[in-house]
Amino acid sequence: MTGERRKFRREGADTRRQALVMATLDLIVEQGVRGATVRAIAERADVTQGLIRHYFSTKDELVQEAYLAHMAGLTEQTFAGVAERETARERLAALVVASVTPPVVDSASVGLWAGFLNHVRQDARMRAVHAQTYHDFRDRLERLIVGALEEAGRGPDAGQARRLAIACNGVIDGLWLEGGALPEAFGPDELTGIALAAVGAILQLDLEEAAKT
Amino acid sequence: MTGERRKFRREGADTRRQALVMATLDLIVEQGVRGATVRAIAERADVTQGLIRHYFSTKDELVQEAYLAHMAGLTEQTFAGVAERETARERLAALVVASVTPPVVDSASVGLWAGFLNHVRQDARMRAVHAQTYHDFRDRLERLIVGALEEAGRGPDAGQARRLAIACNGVIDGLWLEGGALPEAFGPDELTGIALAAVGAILQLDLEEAAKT
DNA sequence: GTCGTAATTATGCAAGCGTATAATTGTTCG
DNA sequence: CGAACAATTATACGCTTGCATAATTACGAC
Repeated sequence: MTGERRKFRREGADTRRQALVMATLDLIVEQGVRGATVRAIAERADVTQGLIRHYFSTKDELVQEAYLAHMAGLTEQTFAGVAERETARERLAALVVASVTPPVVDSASVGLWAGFLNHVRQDARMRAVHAQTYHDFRDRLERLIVGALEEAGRGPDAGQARRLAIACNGVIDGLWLEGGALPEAFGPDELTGIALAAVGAILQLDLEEAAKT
Repeated sequence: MTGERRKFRREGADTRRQALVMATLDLIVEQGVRGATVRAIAERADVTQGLIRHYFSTKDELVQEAYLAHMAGLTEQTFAGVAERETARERLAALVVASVTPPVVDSASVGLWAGFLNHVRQDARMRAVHAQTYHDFRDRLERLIVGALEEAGRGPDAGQARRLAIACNGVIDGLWLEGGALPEAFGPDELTGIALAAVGAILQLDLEEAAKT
């Protein structure tokens, strides 16, 4: 008989690109950037390696798209459910809680982020994505902070608002990092309480009360 | 004539191992983990690649030692000069300032740390180093915090001390991370002021005053 | 001195990498 | 039903990688 050539189904470009991106992220999570080879990605996505070149002209392009997808997903997960809260203070508290709770706090997620950081430092386009993701998140956080402070009758000026947002963002990121990188070091819900207390102290707002809603 | 075999000098084991570790760190900084190949490391250390195998039975062993060296250096840099301060509050302020100032805050340093994180997630021994480094730093921070609070007439209980240390560590780490990963996003000394204010707010201590000493 | 030995170099290998290109095959449209 | 075309597979090339092993050489002991 003739050699059995592999059967396949044609898929739309979007479907395939997304599948390849997901396969890339999975592999980086499981085996680090090292393990995310073109061949392994193709196998995971159940296609042959040549197809990757058909959708991404280079591997770096695929990695870049994977990074974008991961960061967008992270921001989305963090802000999911925030807008539904009634008061600004409750929205802020909800954001803080979400930031230090699974699925946002997650070993794989932090590992993924760290794995990308070196690409970020070397590739200009990835650096742009990084900067935008960071500023995006911080701006949204700053708006929540300003809202909560105004609600409490004390609206900060622009400089204060910026500094408070940077500080709160620092706490959130730091705890996110530690919770993900060293999961067994903290009790369940411990980070939640600490994050609310710390951000609350910086802003002089009682967030622990607001989080109970 | 016969081929010119390379001249060399014999060095002690410690010297060579240290040189190889330094070369590894340099390369990871400059080109990411990807660029730190056995051949590149050897060239940087001005030896041939076979010598690496003579001192480290595997490349991972070298990487692990490099990680250890980097983390130890980071902690040392951060605490340098802290002990000299007079009061506990000044010591705490000095630590906070050092944590968000070069050379501790540094793009290369953060990149190095991130590059290692994936190894940490996969190698048990590196995970142990990571956990110990983290707890070591946090314990020292906690002692400074307790000292400063007692100095102010309010000694926290063990649970409070732990939570405060985690929170302050979070701010410090978060700002360290952001300062290193996105240097151009902050003005000079901006992080210093924010870090002092944030940690001060969490502990309800005036650290900005104490930092001026 | 010269001799032994550990440090160092030199060379090679098998595996894996990303990329290129040609051959096939599923799908769509008239 | 068949032709055209894009999606997909198959294969191969050149390079780099980490690791192994044998040949050399600097240096201290006696």
